[in-house]
Amino acid sequence: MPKRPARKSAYHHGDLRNALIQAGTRLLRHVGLDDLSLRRVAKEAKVSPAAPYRHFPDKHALLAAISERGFHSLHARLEAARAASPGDLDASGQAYLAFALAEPETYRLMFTKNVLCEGEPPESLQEAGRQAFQSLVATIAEGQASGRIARRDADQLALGAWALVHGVAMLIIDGALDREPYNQLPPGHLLSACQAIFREGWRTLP
Amino acid sequence: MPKRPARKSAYHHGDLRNALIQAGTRLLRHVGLDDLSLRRVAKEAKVSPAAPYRHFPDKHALLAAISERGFHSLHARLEAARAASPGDLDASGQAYLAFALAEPETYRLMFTKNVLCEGEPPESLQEAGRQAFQSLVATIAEGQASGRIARRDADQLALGAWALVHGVAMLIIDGALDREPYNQLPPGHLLSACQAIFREGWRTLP
DNA sequence: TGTACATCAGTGAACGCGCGTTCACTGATGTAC
DNA sequence: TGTACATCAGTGAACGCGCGTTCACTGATGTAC
Repeated sequence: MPKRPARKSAYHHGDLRNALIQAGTRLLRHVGLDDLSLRRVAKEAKVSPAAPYRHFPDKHALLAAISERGFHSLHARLEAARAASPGDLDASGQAYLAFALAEPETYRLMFTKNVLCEGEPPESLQEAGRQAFQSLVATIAEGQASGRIARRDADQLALGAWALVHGVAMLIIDGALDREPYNQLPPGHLLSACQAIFREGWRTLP
Repeated sequence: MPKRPARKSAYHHGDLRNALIQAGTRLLRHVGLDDLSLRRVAKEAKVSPAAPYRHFPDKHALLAAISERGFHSLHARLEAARAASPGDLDASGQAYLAFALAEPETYRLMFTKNVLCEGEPPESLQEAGRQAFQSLVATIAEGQASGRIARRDADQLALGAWALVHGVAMLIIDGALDREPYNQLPPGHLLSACQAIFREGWRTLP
């Protein structure tokens, strides 16, 4: 009874909730977060401005749903990286960055709290975020188990790795690295350089 | 002839350009970037909605000026940290974070490109950003000169240090760390933990 | 299988709002004589 | 020192716009008989 195929009467859409999330994601790609309005998403989905209210209580809820789907994509990429290179923290970081740069405005949305909700974020969104983060944690645990990663506090390692890659991603997305000497290198190399320091440390050895 | 003292006729303000930048900074603190409009800034400065156009060609220019002042403040904090602890990269990072958390919405503005301008950012804003960044670079140079920081590529060290602290700052500002176990620690400790890894490295030693 | 009907996902017009920006104006200022 | 005047930083009303949201409605759907 649910899960109607997309092709129906054109009056009843059949899968509008999903279509709105996809339309929103597409608009993020093409017009950006600042110009994303409920009305534009409705238009992109070829539906009247009031139609989204059948599926989302308000604009925040739609944005939260788009963001949630973003976290699922991110999670999928991290899991793929983990499957390909278990315990390889640098590979996970590169996969993370690849997502952020493939969908920069979705990524920005995912980390812009006030736009996603007023007050507490919906539980399902929080859960999606936790899931993606857990993938990072799992990589670290694997790395520690195999002896490649030192047995430091895993929460701290996860935070550090996350902050580093998030920082690089945001700096690139916001254009802060569009200048000498950083604009001479592809993003993956910029991250690699940061990862090398994070792996080796910057202190002088005795 | 320029630099009129603030108290004049109340019709001619005397120093409106500055007053607008301050009013904007105050509003960022109290209502946030999303609700910052030219009209609100004018109102906060007790001036008509058209008055700002005597000093800024458009809204972007006012925001860029606010942002520029933000970079000057950040630069001042970094220089103070450097004077107090030359060559201490961790101290610089803490000073950086302190600024970001003291003025979170100004900080967010400073790194939100599309809001600051369309197309190229104004030269003076870019220069202010470079200046702040150079303070970090100088700290690294000092640290290398005194032998505390390894003689790696300084550009890479600067990028890594910047990305790490920017990442931590953004994650905190956007509420991504408002959950277990990270919400149990003050921001400075979270950063310290990340800095420890960045300093020592996470690899296992032979 | 065929028909009557309740459901509810959509429509489209309308609302009030705050926005960035413009325009003709006003009146305080500092300068020239 | 005193007055006429050009300058230009402000005013306040107005513009057109797109926004989020509401409402009474319409018509396709699936179900009960």
